[in-house]
Amino acid sequence: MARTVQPDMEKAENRTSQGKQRPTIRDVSRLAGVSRMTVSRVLSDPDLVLPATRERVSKAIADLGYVPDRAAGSLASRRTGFVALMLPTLTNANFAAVAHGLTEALREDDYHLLIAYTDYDLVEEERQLRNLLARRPEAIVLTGTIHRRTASRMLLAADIPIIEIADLPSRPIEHVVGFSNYNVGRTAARYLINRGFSRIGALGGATDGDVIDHRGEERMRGFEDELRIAGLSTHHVLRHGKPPISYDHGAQSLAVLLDRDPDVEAIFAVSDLSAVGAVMECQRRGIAVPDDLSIMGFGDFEIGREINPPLTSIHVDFRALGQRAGQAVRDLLSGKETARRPIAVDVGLSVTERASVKAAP
Amino acid sequence: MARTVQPDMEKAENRTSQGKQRPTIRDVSRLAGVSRMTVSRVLSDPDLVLPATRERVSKAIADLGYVPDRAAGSLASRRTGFVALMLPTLTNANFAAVAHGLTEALREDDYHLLIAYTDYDLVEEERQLRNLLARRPEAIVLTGTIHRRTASRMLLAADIPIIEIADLPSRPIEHVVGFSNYNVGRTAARYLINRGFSRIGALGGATDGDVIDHRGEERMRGFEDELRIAGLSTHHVLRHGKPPISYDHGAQSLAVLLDRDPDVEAIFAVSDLSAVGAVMECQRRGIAVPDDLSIMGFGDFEIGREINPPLTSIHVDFRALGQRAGQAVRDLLSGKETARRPIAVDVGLSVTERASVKAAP
DNA sequence: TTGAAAGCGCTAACAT
DNA sequence: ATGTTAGCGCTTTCAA
Repeated sequence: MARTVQPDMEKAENRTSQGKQRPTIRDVSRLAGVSRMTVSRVLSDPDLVLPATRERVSKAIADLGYVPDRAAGSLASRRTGFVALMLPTLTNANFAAVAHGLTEALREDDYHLLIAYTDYDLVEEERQLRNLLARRPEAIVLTGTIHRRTASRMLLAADIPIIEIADLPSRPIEHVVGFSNYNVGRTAARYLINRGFSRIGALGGATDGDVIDHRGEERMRGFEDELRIAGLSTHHVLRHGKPPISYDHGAQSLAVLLDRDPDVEAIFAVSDLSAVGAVMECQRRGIAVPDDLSIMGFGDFEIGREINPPLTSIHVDFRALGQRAGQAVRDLLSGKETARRPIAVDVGLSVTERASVKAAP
Repeated sequence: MARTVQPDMEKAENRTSQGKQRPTIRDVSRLAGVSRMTVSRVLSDPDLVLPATRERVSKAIADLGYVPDRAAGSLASRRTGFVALMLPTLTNANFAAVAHGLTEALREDDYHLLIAYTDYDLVEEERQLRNLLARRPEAIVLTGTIHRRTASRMLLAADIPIIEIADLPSRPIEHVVGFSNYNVGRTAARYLINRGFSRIGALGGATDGDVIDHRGEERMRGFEDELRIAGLSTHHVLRHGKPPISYDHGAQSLAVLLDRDPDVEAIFAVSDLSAVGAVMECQRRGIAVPDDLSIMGFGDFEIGREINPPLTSIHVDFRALGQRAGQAVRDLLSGKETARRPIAVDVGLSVTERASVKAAP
């Protein structure tokens, strides 16, 4: 009788996983007395397998404590289940909220978020991007503009959906879910102008070499433009300290501004953190907010609601933004996106009026 | 002449990557006129390759915009370069700081952090863990205790270094880098007792089904124990609201506590966020801090330094904690850890005295 | 210093 | 409903 080829339906005498090695699909198939494909099906599409067989396989999986190796699966299926997310920092409640929302939206489809953050550093951004792409994400979500030419090229070459968030660039790379930081600035300026102020200032960050807060700068630009349009001086607009902007930025830059222009009536800070810091500094200096000085911020951070007086702020729902972005990713990857054209979602923004700004006397 | 087997040194007539497909190592090897192995070496250990060859290969890589596929590499080398991190939430500055520190420490060795968060949910924790393990991380870093039996078994079966952080359990699974939440509670209580208070309260979270803040509860336990040891009543210790604990927790639970026990003199909140919320609530109610009520927190969050009065808090350096954990991971994975015994690092804690607590009258 | 063979653990595509 | 074949894109190991 002719020697038959060893069939794929695993026989016990085949090389057995021994010792501490983690069980493979092969071990499971052997124990259950089926082929590897059947095991694979039980895992990915159980309905394709007869209940009885399914049971046996499931038992084998449980008994062995088998956990599939996604790296191998990715290689074979050409689907990694990764979605990449690039942020300037995670140490910012709003970016963390974006990550949170994204994760929630992606959980159901078993996508895994690969998070990278650049600390606002352009060189780091490029390094991170390369690392990310080596993991073959199926889509990439990123904040605002990619700055370096090489980074842009790498992104495009990856040939996966690119979703920009937390900014609405004039010339998006592809898909966008976000809001216009430029309009944030203009809206803030308009709001203060409408309250009757004329000596209006702003607190923003300065650029320091490769460290740059692009979105914050957009807000500053919008703010200045709106002042100019209204025929007001941009003299009280201050760029001070390097990103990331936090509480002490507000305290310190307010000090600088007051030193320079004690007559300023109202201030917009590029971030609520900075605005809160400014309010606290006012408390210390005996400057009444809003009676002596009106202050508003951006981001509508939780802390802004808690301080006294509560902070007027430009509100953007970042968690929702993350979820919308996640939805976009899912649509794109499932092919549900009927139209082939780019997604563009503006989640908008609104002024949340609280007590830190009043009308000019 | 006998037909020779097609050599591995890629010939042009071999199946060519066409169209939009991403270039593989094969394309690079072909363009550079070397074997795939040589390309691989240029990438992983350039010194093994002759400078001239190296140049040619590098040029080919650049020209094609080749980015290696780590999934394939992982499969072959059995090293994924992933380190898993499990957190309750990312929307907490201290956990974000841990992630930040870890990333920094791991960057140099090109490890990639796989972050998962459970939202304090035990069922989600298990799901997340399974997902994580399918990516074959080389080590796993997690906060505090794993609660479900299945989760524990999965972890152990993974047979990779396990580093617990942000708590020092009495019976660690393996390695620990952290501090004792129980001691945080005891230290806080002792601090207030030493200031001469006797009607001492605490603000913590309640457990709600599968949603539990284990570490916070440890702090509460320590706090109560220390009160008891001092012969004081634990009557003012309040568990209220479910995790995650934030600002409004402090405002609300303070209201509840004051309603119940208006005579409370000093309060410890399980989190600075809660403590800050409580201070703000006091401002609103016209309760002077610390003259009418002393308040201290835990975590030494940035915001605590900014409010008026600045918040006394138990300080733990979470970013450093993350970095130490990262260092531990690197040592473990590089085999640099000479001893085979578990790593146990206590990063300690300290009371940061500011103005929100005074001595009892 | 470089190359060839073998295979990592899975799944797509095609049988049966 | 289940099995077989043939890789996915790399690296390990050994040979030259």
